[in-house]
Amino acid sequence: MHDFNDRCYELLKQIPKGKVTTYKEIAHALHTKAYRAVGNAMANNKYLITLPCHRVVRSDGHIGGFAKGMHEKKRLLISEGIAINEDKIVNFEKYLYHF
DNA sequence: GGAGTGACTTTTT
DNA sequence: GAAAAAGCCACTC
Repeated sequence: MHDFNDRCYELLKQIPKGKVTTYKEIAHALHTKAYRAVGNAMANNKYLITLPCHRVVRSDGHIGGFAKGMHEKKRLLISEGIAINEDKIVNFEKYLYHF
């Protein structure tokens, strides 16, 4: 099916390792303002490994949420070379990936 | 078809 | 600068 969620996933797969994007960016790339819906898509996503949903963060550089808990998400991001201070990404705009 | 929900964003206290 | 409120969109019941 080609519903909203799949579009999010398509974009998600485009994000290179070591980069991140925001819910807002994804929504914008889909020509919509469904920031919330994007979040729902991630929450529903069950291909936690296949889809790098951990590379999606909030627009202010905060980690956001994660199915397995934000600590896990934080750990994954760090393992990809992204610096994080507590729950905030360091040099956020530098890691940000633009579609 | 309408109310409830959430891994959000922005503005205002 | 942190916390609360309001606004918004797709999905489910």
